[in-house]
Amino acid sequence: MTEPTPNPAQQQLIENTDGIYVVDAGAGTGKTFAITHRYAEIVDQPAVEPEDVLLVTFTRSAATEMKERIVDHSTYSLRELADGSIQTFHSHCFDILQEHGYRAPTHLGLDERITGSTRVVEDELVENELFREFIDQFRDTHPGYADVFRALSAPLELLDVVSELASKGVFPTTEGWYRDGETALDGDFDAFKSLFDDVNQPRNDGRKQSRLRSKLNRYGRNKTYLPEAPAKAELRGDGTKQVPARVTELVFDEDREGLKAFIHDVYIEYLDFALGRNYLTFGFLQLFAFVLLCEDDVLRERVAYDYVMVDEFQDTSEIQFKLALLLAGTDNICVVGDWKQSIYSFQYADVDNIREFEARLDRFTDDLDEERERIQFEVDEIERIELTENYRSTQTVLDFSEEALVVPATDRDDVDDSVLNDVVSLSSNATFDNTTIEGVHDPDEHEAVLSTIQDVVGNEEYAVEDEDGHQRTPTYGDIAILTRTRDFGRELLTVADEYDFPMAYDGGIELFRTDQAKLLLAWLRILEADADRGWAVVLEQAGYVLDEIDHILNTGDYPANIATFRDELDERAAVGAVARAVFDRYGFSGEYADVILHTIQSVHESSTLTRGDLIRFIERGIENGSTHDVFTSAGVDSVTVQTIHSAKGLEYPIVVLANMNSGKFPPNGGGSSVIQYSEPVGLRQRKQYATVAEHPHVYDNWRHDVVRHCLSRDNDEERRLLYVAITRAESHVLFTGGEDPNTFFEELPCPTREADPTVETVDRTATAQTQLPFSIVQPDGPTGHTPHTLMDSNVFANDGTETEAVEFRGRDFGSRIHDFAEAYALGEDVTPAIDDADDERHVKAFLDSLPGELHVEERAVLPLEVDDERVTISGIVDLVHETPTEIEIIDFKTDRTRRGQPEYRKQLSAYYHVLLECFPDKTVTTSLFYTAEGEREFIEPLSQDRLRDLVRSVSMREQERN
DNA sequence: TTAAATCCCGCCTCC
DNA sequence: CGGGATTTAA
Repeated sequence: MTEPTPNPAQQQLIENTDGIYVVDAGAGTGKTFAITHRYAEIVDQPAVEPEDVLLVTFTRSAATEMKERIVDHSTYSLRELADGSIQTFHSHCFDILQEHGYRAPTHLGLDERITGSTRVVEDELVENELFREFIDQFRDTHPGYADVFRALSAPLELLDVVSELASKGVFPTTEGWYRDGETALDGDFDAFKSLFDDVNQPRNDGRKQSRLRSKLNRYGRNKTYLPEAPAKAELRGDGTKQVPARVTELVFDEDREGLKAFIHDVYIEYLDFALGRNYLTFGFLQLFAFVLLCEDDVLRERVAYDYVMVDEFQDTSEIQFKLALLLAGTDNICVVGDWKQSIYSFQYADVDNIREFEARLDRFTDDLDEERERIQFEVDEIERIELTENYRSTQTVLDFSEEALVVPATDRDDVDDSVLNDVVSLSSNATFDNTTIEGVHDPDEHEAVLSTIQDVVGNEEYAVEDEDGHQRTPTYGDIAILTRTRDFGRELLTVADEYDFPMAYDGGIELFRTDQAKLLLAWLRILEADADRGWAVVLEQAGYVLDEIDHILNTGDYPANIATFRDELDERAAVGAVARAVFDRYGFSGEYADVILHTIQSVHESSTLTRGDLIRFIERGIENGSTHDVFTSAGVDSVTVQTIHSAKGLEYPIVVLANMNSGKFPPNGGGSSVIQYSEPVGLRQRKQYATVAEHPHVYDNWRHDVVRHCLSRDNDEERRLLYVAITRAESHVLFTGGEDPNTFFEELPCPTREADPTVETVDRTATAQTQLPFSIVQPDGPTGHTPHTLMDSNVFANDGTETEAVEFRGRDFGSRIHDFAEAYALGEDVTPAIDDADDERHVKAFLDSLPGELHVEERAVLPLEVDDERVTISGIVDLVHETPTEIEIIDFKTDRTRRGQPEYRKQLSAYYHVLLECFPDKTVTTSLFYTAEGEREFIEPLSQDRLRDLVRSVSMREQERN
């Protein structure tokens, strides 16, 4: 986006820095732009420094982006902001605890301390593992709770309860509950009654029974209650269309002391366990920071900020709202968000934080001021600002997105149209509006998606606008496929592979179901128990056929080289070292292996992990299909596949919303915690047995079987999800539906059509050179480049003036700093204003320090012979620096915190070998230059053999997919 | 014809 | 475990 001047609404937000503001910033309204300018405006006041201003973002990457953008607008440099307070709630809490948290646990009566070595467990799998360990030990040391445990089918769900309570600000102390925590657990009868009455209204003018009564038809099905439980007939009443009113009290009044005591003990002892093990979870970071700020008035006043801004406020939880208040030293509070994009309730986000901001602010302030005044300012004057000008989408897309908020999710869904009253309509500033919105269906939805894309790419009817405002036909890179589930995305990727479609998946993979993990598991089993099923996998991998494997297993006569490797492994004590050795042997060095190693390493650090533990850990990982984030790159011009959740905040010219299928969007039900906490009702216990007939346990919580029908969730969040997906689109929105498209697909007010049934394989040889940063392209492709032909075609001597070099840049590739470096290296005029920014200064100083010639934005293709097959690795680097004796490959990165070092290394290595061949008389080196730090890091290139291994492991992955 | 009961099917999103 | 489809009851 070019940097425009703020529009009036943005200007209002930027200029009004004092007082309480709630900003309704709809999708694409230049929210980041406005916030960063506002931040700059605040810190550019003489009396204000960055450390006086707290800017909370929701993700780390958002924080990084904010910082980068702020540098553009203010006199501060990235380094000066680095210590400032632009970060997530979690990292901010972490910082507070690091500095002042030593005694924080004592406020809950705990003796443990938070120290500089206390770690944060981020990996969910690791956290689960630790909790499991805790709960096993808890069970042993509390025989009194044996009955409760007997009824708990999945103890891990206790962790959910603890996390949810922590997110709502309900904490235990060694003596009882922190502050008024117990009130929340007991619930609010009046609130419950109103929910109960709502679902208990007779329908059709009294001719039809209430929803609740209807639901209770299932009461007791496949269950056996304790004798004192009421009979079904008693609950449902007779001769009336309603459940009798007295049932309200009947179900609410329950002696929950035992259950509360149980949860309390689990909760407080888990806190103690975590501290004892020297770790904190995300939730506990906030818990202890909150307690600390609540208890220590002097500290609170010291760490409080003059200005507080919270971005993505619709994603905040109750405790985060309160933390923001505690961290505000004045009433200069600004929250920015869009309730229509609140889709993280499963992460305890509470949409009412923004929708009912005023009421909640009052309530939370009163709450925090209960014992003594903690919030030292008035909260009665609240200003609302609405950003209504949209810089992303066409008006047609914007109008359509509102429809999503009221579209029925099921046939009988009675949608509350009144939400539209709360929608601040947006107006587009797009010059063109040739928007197409349509549904495409085909029995095979994967193919429907591919054929739709095929239809769109290069098609004038789906023209998109380029940066200069010109219309052009779309390319693959313009398209994002947004899905609700990761599974669908990965299935799609497999099908795309068959047609050689350029498609990149961005999200989680089932890490432990990969070949890498399976082989590691096999070796661990061999080491641990000489297990046949371990050997079978290893032997099969080594190329032995079934008969041979049988024979070897029977005789125990293992091939010498494998047996030797076994002995070598056996000598390694640490499981991490075993894993590394296994991956080295098989040449597994890709993203998957890296992430596996990293995960193992983090479990290892957090507990004393034996081989047996690791085996069980991987087995559980395989069972649960637990996922870890990876990014599979497929070149610059490729379609992106993402879940809607992960696409939030992004934008694409064309959005294909897939998998609106089988009548199941949304899917059924909500979570099914064994023990459920909910605001008005309090803590409830549910114990369920799938097959009571086989296991004649007694199900004693009949109350919950009534109550849960009063807590049914509506489909609003599903509609908001749809809204988020649509508003990602700049120009066109397409829906695909499979065999049995759901209600959303059918009810959305747009035309639908049949998909073109033929999908053609894509010829990607034409784009082979645009692979980034590392991948396999057509073997022996027609490009036929050798390093020498590249030399001949003058690629290395490219002075950057050829248009080819410029048009090659992808949408996100040319960041400010690259542009700067390029312009400077080419001796162009560089505007003086930019001299103030650290990054530019660093780059400039660096470039000045280099003697010899600079070549900007180079690319190369390295052909490799791998197993008699010729493959090509291609890479692009930002800069090549050449002197008579040396040639250096340099790539710019902003800082070291970014992920992807292994990828950079591959990319640089591919290039390294090309140059090595081209310039036999020169020394070739590879380095990364961190612009924010002004430092150059030399990178050891991978050997050609290592690259070959990489190619092999990637080929294996490809085969695995097919 | 309408309401109530029962049968049938598939099970997410992630800091 | 809920929603839609189907069957049964009135």
